[in-house]
Amino acid sequence: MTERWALAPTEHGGAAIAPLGPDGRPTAPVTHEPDLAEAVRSRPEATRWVWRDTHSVHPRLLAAGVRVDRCYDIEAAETLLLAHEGRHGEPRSAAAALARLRGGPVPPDPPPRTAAPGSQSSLFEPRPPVDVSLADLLDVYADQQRRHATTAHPDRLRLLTASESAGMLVAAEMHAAGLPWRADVHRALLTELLGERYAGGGEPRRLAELADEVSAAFGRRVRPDLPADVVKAFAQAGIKLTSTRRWEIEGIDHPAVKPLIAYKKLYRIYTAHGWSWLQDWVRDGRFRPEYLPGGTVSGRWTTNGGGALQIPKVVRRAVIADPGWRLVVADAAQMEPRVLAAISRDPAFMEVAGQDGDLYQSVSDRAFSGDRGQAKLAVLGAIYGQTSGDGLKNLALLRRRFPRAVAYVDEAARAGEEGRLVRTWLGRTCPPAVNAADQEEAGIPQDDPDDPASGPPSTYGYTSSNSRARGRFTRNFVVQGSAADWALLMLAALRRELDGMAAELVFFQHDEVIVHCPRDEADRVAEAIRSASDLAGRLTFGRTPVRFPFAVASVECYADAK
DNA sequence: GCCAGAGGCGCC
DNA sequence: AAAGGGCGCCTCTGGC
Repeated sequence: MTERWALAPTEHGGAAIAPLGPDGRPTAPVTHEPDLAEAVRSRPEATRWVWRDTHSVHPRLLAAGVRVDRCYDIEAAETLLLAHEGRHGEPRSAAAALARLRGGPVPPDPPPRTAAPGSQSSLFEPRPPVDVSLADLLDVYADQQRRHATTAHPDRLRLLTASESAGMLVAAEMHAAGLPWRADVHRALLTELLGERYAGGGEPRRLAELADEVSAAFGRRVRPDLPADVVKAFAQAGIKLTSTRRWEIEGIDHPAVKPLIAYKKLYRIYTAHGWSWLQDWVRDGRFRPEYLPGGTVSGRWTTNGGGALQIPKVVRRAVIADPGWRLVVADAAQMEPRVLAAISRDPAFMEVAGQDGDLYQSVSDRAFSGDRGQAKLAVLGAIYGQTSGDGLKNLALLRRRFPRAVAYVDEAARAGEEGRLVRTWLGRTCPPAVNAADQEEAGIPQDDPDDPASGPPSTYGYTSSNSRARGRFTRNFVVQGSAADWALLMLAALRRELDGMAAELVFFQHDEVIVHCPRDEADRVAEAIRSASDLAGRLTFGRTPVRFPFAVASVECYADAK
């Protein structure tokens, strides 16, 4: 039985609390406790805590060693509800929600905090702690309950709100735990790849050598990190480029190409994950990024500083379990096509996605006479909105064999082009279209209406190219976002599965989790991941034959997981 | 000196 | 084979 309590921090580390009845209203007067963590610790019967925002409460509980089972994050809920109501840009703070409820002036949201590099403390800097009283907070909560109930699928949106709240708990816990990071291994790797640094500063040896090779190949001094310089050098060699992107340079027959590409790859590691990154972000053997659940419109998480979701594969060699411990690395195999099967309920596609094996191989056996590469391209093209090339031809094949799956994303694309909103399976809602006049005002250049390449004029007030771009966005949104719905439930389920074990969730990246655990817990953790996946599939999509298998590896080093 | 935007590339 | 979706973050540039 869920017993709900509401909590609001007060000055000097205290808290106002109240027990809630089944209707979400307090069943006893608000009481004041001198110690927030103790107030929670002494009420193990409370299985869900309702509070303004997880960020300003949970780190204090973690620091005091207090675990909460579940929470309801009012500001996360407000964000989801506003988007669902088509009011994506409105302020989402509890104070703003209260002002809308009472008809007062709505305060703008505070500017987003920027994480101090490597800080342990950014999570502990509370916003103005008590800008809304507990009684007022509970009025906002009651109103949110009402708004959930008025949606087309209240159960789904409630589930999403609960999961988003659970994600907030996980985010704070992963920040506190940190990803095991061996600075000594990272340094050795940097020296191996980039060479020694010179005492006077500047680029490390290997980068300087590659820059010299590029210059030698052109017969003049060229700075490989300056695109304009590279384009000019190629032009002088008789080769016209529109950019210096790798895919454009790769095919060119010129001696500068090889060292240039090598330079770009190493330069990236040097600037984004090199010595200064290490200095800024790794403390006491842990990398602690600040995770922002729902940081993107589709519901995927972002991180604030440290580039935690873009760790280059080669750098993962520095992610090493503590002695006697393991990293259980689990990757959801072909998550997005499986999600498309579940949300479209295409019978043939569900059958393919109902097996744990290689989905692309099954698709190709059915529609592409065994050419797995073509099948994968077609499926990804359908999800991403391929507009040209072989993908289109393959898309036609896919449509014949899996008509409902393709129709589902086509409809999402049409909705986007027509300026309508689309939603994920659980109800996360895309932002509204921005009309052409507003874009012009914001400095976004518009198509030339006289340009035949920009197509016929649209009837929706958007240039056709903008409209098509929004179609690609909404097409992808329903799949990527529903996959994020599922991943969020999986994460919440896994958090509960791990309760009582020494194992800790230490990383989450869209369709992949890492759990750090004692060696003899690794098998139980792998089993917990499978249970969490099954439960998430059932809870998110109801009865469905679609399976969401994980590739699970128990390793000492992250780089060995694949 | 600050800031926004562009170019580029890492991850999914 | 072509360059579709979502992000964060780095450098450099050019305007103020």
